[in-house]
Amino acid sequence: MTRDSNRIPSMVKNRKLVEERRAQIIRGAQKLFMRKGFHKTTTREIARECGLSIGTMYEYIQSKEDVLYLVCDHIHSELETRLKEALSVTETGRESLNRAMAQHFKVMGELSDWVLLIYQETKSLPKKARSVILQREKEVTALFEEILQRGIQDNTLRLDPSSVSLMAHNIMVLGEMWTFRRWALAEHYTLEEYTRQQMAWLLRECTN
Amino acid sequence: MTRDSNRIPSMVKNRKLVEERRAQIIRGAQKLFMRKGFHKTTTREIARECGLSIGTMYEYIQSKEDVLYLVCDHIHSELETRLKEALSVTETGRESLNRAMAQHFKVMGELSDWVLLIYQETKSLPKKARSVILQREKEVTALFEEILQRGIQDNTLRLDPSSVSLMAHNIMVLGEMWTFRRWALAEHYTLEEYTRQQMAWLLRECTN
Amino acid sequence: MTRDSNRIPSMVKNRKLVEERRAQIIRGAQKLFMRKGFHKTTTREIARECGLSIGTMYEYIQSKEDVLYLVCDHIHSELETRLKEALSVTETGRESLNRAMAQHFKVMGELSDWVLLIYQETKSLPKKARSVILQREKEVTALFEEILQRGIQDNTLRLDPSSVSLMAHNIMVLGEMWTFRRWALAEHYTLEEYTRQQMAWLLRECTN
Amino acid sequence: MTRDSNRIPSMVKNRKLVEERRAQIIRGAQKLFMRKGFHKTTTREIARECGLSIGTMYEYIQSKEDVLYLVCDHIHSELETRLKEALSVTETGRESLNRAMAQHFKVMGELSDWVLLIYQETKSLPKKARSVILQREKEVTALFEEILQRGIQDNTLRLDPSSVSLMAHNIMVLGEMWTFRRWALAEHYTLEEYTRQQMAWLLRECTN
DNA sequence: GATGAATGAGTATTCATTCAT
DNA sequence: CATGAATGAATACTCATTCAT
Repeated sequence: MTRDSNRIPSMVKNRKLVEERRAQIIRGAQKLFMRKGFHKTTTREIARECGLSIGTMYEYIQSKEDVLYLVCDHIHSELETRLKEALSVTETGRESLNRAMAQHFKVMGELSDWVLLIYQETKSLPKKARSVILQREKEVTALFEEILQRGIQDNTLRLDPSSVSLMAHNIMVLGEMWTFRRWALAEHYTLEEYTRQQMAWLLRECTN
Repeated sequence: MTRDSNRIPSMVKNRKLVEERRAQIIRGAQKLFMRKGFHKTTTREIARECGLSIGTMYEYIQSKEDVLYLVCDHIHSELETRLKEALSVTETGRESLNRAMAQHFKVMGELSDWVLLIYQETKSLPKKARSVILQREKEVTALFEEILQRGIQDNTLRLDPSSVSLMAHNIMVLGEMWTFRRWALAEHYTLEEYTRQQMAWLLRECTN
Repeated sequence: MTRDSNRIPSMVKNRKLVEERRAQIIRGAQKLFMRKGFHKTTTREIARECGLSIGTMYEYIQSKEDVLYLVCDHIHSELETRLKEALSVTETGRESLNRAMAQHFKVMGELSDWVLLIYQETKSLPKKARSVILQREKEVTALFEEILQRGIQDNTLRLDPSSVSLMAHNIMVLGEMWTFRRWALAEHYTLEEYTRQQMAWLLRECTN
Repeated sequence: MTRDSNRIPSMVKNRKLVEERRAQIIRGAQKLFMRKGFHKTTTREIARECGLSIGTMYEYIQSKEDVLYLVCDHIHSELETRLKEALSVTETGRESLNRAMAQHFKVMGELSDWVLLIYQETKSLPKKARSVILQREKEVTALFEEILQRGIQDNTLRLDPSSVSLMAHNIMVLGEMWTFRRWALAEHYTLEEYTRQQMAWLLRECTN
């Protein structure tokens, strides 16, 4: 599941075990990173939280930053999985867009702390790992680009081709925005009301 | 200038000196935080960069987090100042909105690294300080809310009152987005093209 | 061969197997110790190098220091074997000395890295093991003492009896010296030139 | 005194203080290295032994290996100083050699543990530092070369020019040998007896 | 006999902060 | 007011050894 899990070397050979233990590590670390942030979480805390000894944990990772990478990768996998659940090629572009956006906003509501973690800690990743994570964000954005293209093709959406990429980014950001502006938005809007208005706006623009 | 500078106690009594030294500290720290991030910058480095001894620096702050607060506060002051330069009550709401948005996008382009810093390090502030910084973000957002209200009143903008706050947030975020998505956006758009499209879209929505 | 191999307990009973596996361990460890030194070599590396699992390796030793002991012991065995090859009781003392010294210098040239290892790592052995290794050094030295004695008896060498032990040590050290001073000696002398001069000197002294 | 002390950067600016504290560090570390060896001595032990907090100690060094370098450098300085005390250009080469050798053997007796430390731990130094230390050994050896040359010139010593360097090394090693073979030599000889015999031998060789 | 996952005490090093001068 | 030496708790990571399978 965690797609790039295998990019990180492990001392332990047994693939199954590695998968399993890393899932433990991700679960524990994610919890702590969300509560205290990456830098204020110690490796020992992570080990304790996921029920491994510090030595055992290090059999499955090479550095603390690996843990952050695993967590970020896992979150992106989760986001991608959830979004893809709502995708279907049998629909019109417009219908697809509607469903995908709805799902995107729903997921942002449900996993808002996870997404916030991505926003706040991606910069703590080493260069290489960071660009992998950013690449994944691009891929998700590309899902919306494809939908928009399809809508243009099947004439259910009207949008200047030069705006396709931008609009895809806008959809992503206006969804993610709930995660990092909830502290202000929630004063005026529920997630549902927020979703309704933003989707209406986005859809209107894509209709013209 | 740094509005809340006086919230932070200093050992030194001479107000003028405090102001001056803190300006030094902010300048040096901001540079380093932008380059290496808050956690990877040491107090010694900050002191060296701003030409003070470590002991002297601590005469003007109480903790490393104070420095982060000063920097964030200063950035917000700068942003606010720049935005307010473009405001004038003699115009129509629509004209104001146009000018304010243009300025906002322009500033986001110019100070994108500063804004990125805010996005990435605000979470490292102690609770109290963070809420002060978030409050400032709210105040800037409120500037757009006021403009939108004025436009509704003078009939140059058409917008459902329940959407005013949301639209103000959208304006803010679509501007700031350039700072944290530049790595992807810049592949397709220049800042000018980006600004043109986003402003057109936002304006269209506020017109109906 | 490794004379004291049996001083070190093994979990495995099969003597043949123990002998065989320990030879593997010695070969791998010696290589690594020479390259990186005892302390910077890990047990895992040793196991990998000699093609055993870490668990299996520990069936044949009790501690990392045991490995060092085995290696040192093996080196001494090798040195002793080589030196004894050149000994023969049918010769005069003088002839024996000549041949033994020549062989000693030759071996020091060939196994200089081995001898250097002894010089550098003996001190890392536990007390007990160290004294065993030092004892072996004494025994080799004693070989030269015997030769010198024989030469005195058969009148082919002239040397004050009180100097016999010292001269034996001198022979040993002037040979080994090539291993730990090669970095300086090799600038001026080849091993052959070095051997020629040192042997000539030693022999002259033992003649009168 | 410790000639290359200034090759190692210190956080502390005050040269006097650096000199003083490093002397403390050297004293404490030397004691521990002699007793337990470099690898088995911890930085905390060194700090405790020399009466500094671990943090303070690290203000004066950059790494544990720096401490080893300081110690080795200091020992060599001491050896050089002592040896030079016995040198005088007003004497004949032969007289000089006599006095220098006597002093060398005397110092080897007095500082045998120090020299042993050099023999055993030099290899633990980082490449760069090691070659500096070896260079110092060369320089001391060169002192004997000069004396031998002088003796040849003033006709008080007879020695083939091609043997000068080798004989200098021999003098060095036959002195140092006491430090790493005392465990065997002391069974038969006192330092005085040892010195007498070795010097006699060396001198004889340099006479014809 | 063979394996390799698990363990956790142990290690070098850093760095925010203080305080005597 | 300025300085910078002193502090030591805190931290990421290692590695010899064990033991259940």
